[in-house]
Amino acid sequence: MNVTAFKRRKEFGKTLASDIAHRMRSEIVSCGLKPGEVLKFDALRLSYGASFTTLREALTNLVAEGLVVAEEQRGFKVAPVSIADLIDLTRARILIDVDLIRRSIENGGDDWEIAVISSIHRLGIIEGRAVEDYADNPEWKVAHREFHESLVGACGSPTLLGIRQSLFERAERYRNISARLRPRPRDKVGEHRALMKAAIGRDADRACELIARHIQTTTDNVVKYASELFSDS
Amino acid sequence: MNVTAFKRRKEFGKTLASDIAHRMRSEIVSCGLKPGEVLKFDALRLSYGASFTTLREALTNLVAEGLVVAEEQRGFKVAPVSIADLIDLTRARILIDVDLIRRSIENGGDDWEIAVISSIHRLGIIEGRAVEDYADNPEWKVAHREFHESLVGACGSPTLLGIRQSLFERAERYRNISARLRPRPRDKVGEHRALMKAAIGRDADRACELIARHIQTTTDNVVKYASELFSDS
DNA sequence: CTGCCCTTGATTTTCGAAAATACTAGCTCT
DNA sequence: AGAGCTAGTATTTTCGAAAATCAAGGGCAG
Repeated sequence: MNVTAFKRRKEFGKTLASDIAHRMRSEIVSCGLKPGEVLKFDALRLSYGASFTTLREALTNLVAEGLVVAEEQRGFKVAPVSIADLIDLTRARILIDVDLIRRSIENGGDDWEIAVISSIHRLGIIEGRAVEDYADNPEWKVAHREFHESLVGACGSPTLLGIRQSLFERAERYRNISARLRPRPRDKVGEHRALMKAAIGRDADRACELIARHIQTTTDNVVKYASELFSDS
Repeated sequence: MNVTAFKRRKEFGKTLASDIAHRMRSEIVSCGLKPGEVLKFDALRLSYGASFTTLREALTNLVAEGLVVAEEQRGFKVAPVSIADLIDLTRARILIDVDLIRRSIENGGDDWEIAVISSIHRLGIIEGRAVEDYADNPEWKVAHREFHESLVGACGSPTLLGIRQSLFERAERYRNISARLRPRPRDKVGEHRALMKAAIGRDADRACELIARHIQTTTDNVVKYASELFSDS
């Protein structure tokens, strides 16, 4: 007889802790959990229905990703946002993305080209469906992330890919903050297409310049439209 | 009356978990815990005298640093070593260190110069005391780490500094592996001094070239003398 | 004899209570 | 009145047992 009838539902990952980490990550990135907010275990226990220990493990993982900060013996809080942090983050992301795209262009074979083309194609379909504010669409966010991941997918550096992913997620929170205030979304379609063309055309210098500007422009927009929300104004 | 009489001894950090993480980190880096070794909780409980939960938290932290790998539902093991990993790591370290040294040279003020000079001076004193195999000396390792940290200390990027520290630690394990096999330690005194001079003299291009070569040379030596120890030989 | 399923044992993961620590407020002494 | 101490409360951290999951060995059908 099957004993898994009462098994807890685990949507992402095999363990409850990784599932909760996933949910909290979404909440933090979408600012459902506000920057700087203190995370008390009793409250979290109610929200997520897990015990101290399990929550603690989930939080520890998020600390490693920079979405939560821990002060020993004084609990956890959602990582605050600030212009200084955004600028720091942006510079780190440009440094790493530029290097990884260059390496991908050097190493990438047929599979890589196919992945890049298919991911930008998917992005185009989603953008075509809802021309207005596609950037708020969660589906677009996934496709957007996957396009950028495909560009660096052939770099051959697991270490930097892991770091890149974590920085991308931290940046996503800033993108979400600015999306609420920005008058209308910037049109990124052209930028993405140019990036794809430079990558497939093996024009490394141009691709690097484009990705650097792409990341920097997004940050500049965030600063422009959301700076009053930040603690260091 | 003071109630701390029975307080557990915590050498590093305030919590037991961070203390244990610190001890395990040392053990892994020094290969007292061998690469690839599976870490069973029952065994760890005996070695470190802590409970499941506390050990789990310590391990989770080490996973984030890349010194331990976790397979969900299948436990933890010490991160394996391989030439591929070492090469990947080296390339990442060069990318980041080069950038951070350049920025430090741009931003660094008097305090930075003083920190660089004082840390290389301390390194020189230790090297002078035991001319032979100073690289095995734990005191030298600390001074060596602090010298390299001082070089990038004025970069102004907390994010990349944190990443840099974690990569440095991962690399230290490879340095330790090769130290046991290497006929005699390479003479790094001159390299460090040249680095210091280029940094203080604000010659960014030269400092970047020197640091890149410094890191690359160390890796080349590890590969040369220890490659047969690695799984991917 | 071979392959599949189920039981059994080992190991990890989760839980909530108990201990340790930090914070708050009220009191005393100067 | 103000500073420093003390007791009480809130919160985090740690523990070991209990539940869930995985891995291996034995029995049964084909």
